[in-house]
Amino acid sequence: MGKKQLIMESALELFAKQGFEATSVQQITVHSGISKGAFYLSFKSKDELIMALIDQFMDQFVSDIDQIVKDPNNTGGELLRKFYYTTFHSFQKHSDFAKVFIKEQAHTFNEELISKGRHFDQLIDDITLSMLDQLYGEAVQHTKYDLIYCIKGFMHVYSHLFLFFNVPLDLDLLCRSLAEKTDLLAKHSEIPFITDELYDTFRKAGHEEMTDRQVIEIIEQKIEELEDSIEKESLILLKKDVQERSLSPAIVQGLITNIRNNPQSRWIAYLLLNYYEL
Amino acid sequence: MGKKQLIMESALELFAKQGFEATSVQQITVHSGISKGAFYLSFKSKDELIMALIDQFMDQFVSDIDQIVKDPNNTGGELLRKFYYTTFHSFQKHSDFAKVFIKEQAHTFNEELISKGRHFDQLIDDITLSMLDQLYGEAVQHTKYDLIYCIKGFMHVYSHLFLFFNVPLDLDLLCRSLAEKTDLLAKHSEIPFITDELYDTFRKAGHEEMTDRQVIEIIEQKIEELEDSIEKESLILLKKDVQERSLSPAIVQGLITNIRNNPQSRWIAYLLLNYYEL
DNA sequence: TATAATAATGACCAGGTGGTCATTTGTCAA
DNA sequence: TTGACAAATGACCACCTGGTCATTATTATA
Repeated sequence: MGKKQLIMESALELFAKQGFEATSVQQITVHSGISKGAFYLSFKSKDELIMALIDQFMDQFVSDIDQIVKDPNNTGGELLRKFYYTTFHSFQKHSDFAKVFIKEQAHTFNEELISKGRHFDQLIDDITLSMLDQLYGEAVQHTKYDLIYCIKGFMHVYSHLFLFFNVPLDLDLLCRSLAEKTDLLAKHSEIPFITDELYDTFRKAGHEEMTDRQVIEIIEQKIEELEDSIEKESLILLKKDVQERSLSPAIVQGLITNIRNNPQSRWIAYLLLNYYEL
Repeated sequence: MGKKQLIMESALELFAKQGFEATSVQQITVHSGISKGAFYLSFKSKDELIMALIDQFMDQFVSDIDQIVKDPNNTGGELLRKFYYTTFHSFQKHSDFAKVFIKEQAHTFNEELISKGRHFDQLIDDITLSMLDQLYGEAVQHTKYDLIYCIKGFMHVYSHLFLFFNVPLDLDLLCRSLAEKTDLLAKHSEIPFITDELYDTFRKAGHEEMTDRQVIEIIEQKIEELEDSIEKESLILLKKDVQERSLSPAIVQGLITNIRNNPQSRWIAYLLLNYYEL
């Protein structure tokens, strides 16, 4: 485990500096002080490495903002500010990762990576949506999707500031500023562009079907990674079901929920939900 | 000239599909139906090709929105809507290019490309600023830089929609929606984050000094490209001045202004302004 | 038609890539 | 000290890269 983490941290530095494609496995091994063979003992491929990086950090990030939104103590402007704060704080703390993620998400053509990017994007959308519901309820039903996009735009454009110029910034002020803007838009904007149908279209676009074989492979991989636990147990049962179709939908649903509880395996829960068309 | 254009169009398709780094010169030549040698007759390197692409489209784009903003017939919400419309229309029309630009701008580590990206970013900032001044004048002095960033955020996040999902969209509605949002923020947002000093810091960050030799090289290259004209004449004079320092600042300033008039050479005008620290 | 000039070719280069695997090194219990 | 097992190594592989250049084909000129 220690070695895997070492490689990940070492590689992340290089990726942030030079980009994923431009960084060779050779460079990573030299920078980590290990041999090429040792690298391939920890990761099956260079692609698997970047996937692991994205999983690790995004699971953490999603679970962080999820907590903020779910906490009933956070209300009104306070919640909005904390939401932004958590985001930017997270980006700042893991700036190497944020750089890599922003760059590679736009850039990659690896199918699985795109799918992962979309997955986390949707998780964040869901959390944002739930926040907007809490804050404004009915009042923003017709503009909520546009609000999500505006919030995403704010996050994107302001995070560039501290990711690509290293100037110390007053995060508190930034969050107050953005919370004000968000609130203004939520309360007064009247012309929606993204309707429910449009949003659905985007969500569904590009969900290629997966073969049973592919799903099983991915499950098997995850099973190996996991410690003995309810999640692992659930995965093993689901794998069996993919092969034999023996479980009732309710049981499948429940097993997937089990898996979703572990932040480390939310991604695969998402995959399975899609696979089972739930 | 025809061959150069052929290669550029052919390459653009591949870049949009696969990305710049992932597309080899080999692929480009096959796709264009020419030999490798022929490619290098038109472009000194693969890098020069992408620079040419960016120059071509961005010069066009900048000059388009510049015209909209400069046109005195466009006022109020009309101007705002046309501003957005021109942007999205341009992105839609040249979607291959837009994809490449968005991806590669974030991704590249080529010094000159970064510099170019920053240049066009600043041009667009300037135009946006001038629009905000026209529309709101004194009223937005303290929030204008934040407004620029919000506008950029809107453009970024909504352009993704039609660049990466090909769904037909109602551009008019989109522009009305964004114009409303922009207007709301301009009129009511009160908490600025980006102060003049901060904005200056960002602008100045990462302007590496250039050697005379580098400047001369770039000028010479541009001189070759240009037809006989005032701009070419001006460039030749400026090249001499970089070598001999014989002209007065006023003359230099004037010559650079001449060059700036030609959209095709705005980029080099910007370089020279930086070089002369004007 | 003969000659000069230009355009186009593609075999070739050195260098780098992700990935493999026979071999060596290190670490235990017996 | 021995032997068994796992961990780690790095030479090696086939392949691909951006870029060059002697050679050939095409065109324009006389």
